[in-house]
Amino acid sequence: VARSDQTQTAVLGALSIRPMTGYALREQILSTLGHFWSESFGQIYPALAQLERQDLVERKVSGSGSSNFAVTPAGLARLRELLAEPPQVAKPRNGVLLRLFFGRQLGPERCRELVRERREAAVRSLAELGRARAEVEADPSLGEQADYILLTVSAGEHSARSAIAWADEALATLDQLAADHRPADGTRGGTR
Amino acid sequence: VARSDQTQTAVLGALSIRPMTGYALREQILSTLGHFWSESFGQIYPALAQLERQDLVERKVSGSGSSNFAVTPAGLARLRELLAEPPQVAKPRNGVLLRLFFGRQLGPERCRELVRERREAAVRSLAELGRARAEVEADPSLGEQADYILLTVSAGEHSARSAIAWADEALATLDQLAADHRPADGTRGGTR
DNA sequence: CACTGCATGTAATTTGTTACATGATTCA
DNA sequence: TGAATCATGTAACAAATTACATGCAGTG
Repeated sequence: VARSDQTQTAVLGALSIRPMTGYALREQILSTLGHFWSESFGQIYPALAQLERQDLVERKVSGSGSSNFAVTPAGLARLRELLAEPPQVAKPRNGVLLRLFFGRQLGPERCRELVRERREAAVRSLAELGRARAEVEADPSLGEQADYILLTVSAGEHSARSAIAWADEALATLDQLAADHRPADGTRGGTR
Repeated sequence: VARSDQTQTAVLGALSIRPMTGYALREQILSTLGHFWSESFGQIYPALAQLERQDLVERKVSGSGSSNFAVTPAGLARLRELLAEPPQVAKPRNGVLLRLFFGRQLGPERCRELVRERREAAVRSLAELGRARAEVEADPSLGEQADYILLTVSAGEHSARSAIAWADEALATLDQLAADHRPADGTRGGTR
């Protein structure tokens, strides 16, 4: 039964916090979980259908078309089982670092752009995380769960801050490299 | 021609640093590039074959079976083209944070384990990066490329250090949560 | 001569993404 | 009534992993 365990975990987990529609599930995964997890649209409904067949989630059709999905007791047990399994590490694929690694072929200016963009992304991410933190802290319905969620928010914040610090360092290094590359660029030397 | 651009980039890039066999390429990607990039074994040879058909790499068969792959001038041009394309961001999939997010279902003790393992992984990673840094700094054949490679090493170091800092913080929080969870665990209170 | 490591490849399967198709509800 | 958003799903395609199959070279 080791098929799409990871997707099942995410879906069951999200529904364990509160029942919702598949659409809301997707929004949730895009916003809150999105900082460290992603599911593509085309996976959520098949996963829900599969979970329903296994009686791990229940669907309550409300009025027209739309349905509300909730975890069953068996689903909760399954979730605990899945969470207890060792997390399989995602193979890293960092396009920015790949490009920087071969930066000599790309030139210092382009590299600076990449790093600057990375920095801006981290700043945006930090702002989003701040908003997420505030939301979680303000939601009394989460109860004890809030502490755990804030742990993951904090992980994102640490990571974003470290990305910013690295970017600043890298930009300084790249400035140096660019300067070495064209030592006689202006009419005069000096720092101005 | 937007097929497996990413893999092509990694393969061409690695070969641009120095020509090598497919096997060595794999080792390279596992060790040096491995900190932020991964290619599965089954992708490298097909990618090489494809690149050869496009005259982007050249194969020099040496003695028995094994061949040495080198980038052609056209390949170098292609590499520059690929590097100039905007990096496509990898969808994040952090199994540890996913589990922590639903930590209430898992319990504080299990969460502590996860975080401790994460911390240890980061410590190991930091050590590996230190070794990689020393290797790069000691290799005079890399020339200007070394500066760019060190930039990526530095990114890894920043990220590992931030992971350690986060883990320490998280462990403290989890201790607190565990204590709250069973307020009357021993025969007496106090810190022992 | 058996074992380990180097080396090259293929096939089957699983996963994941993207685009498409459809329809209800809400609001201007 | 038209547009935007909510909502559910499918099919085709692209990518990635894994396991398998093969053989040479050096070494104890």
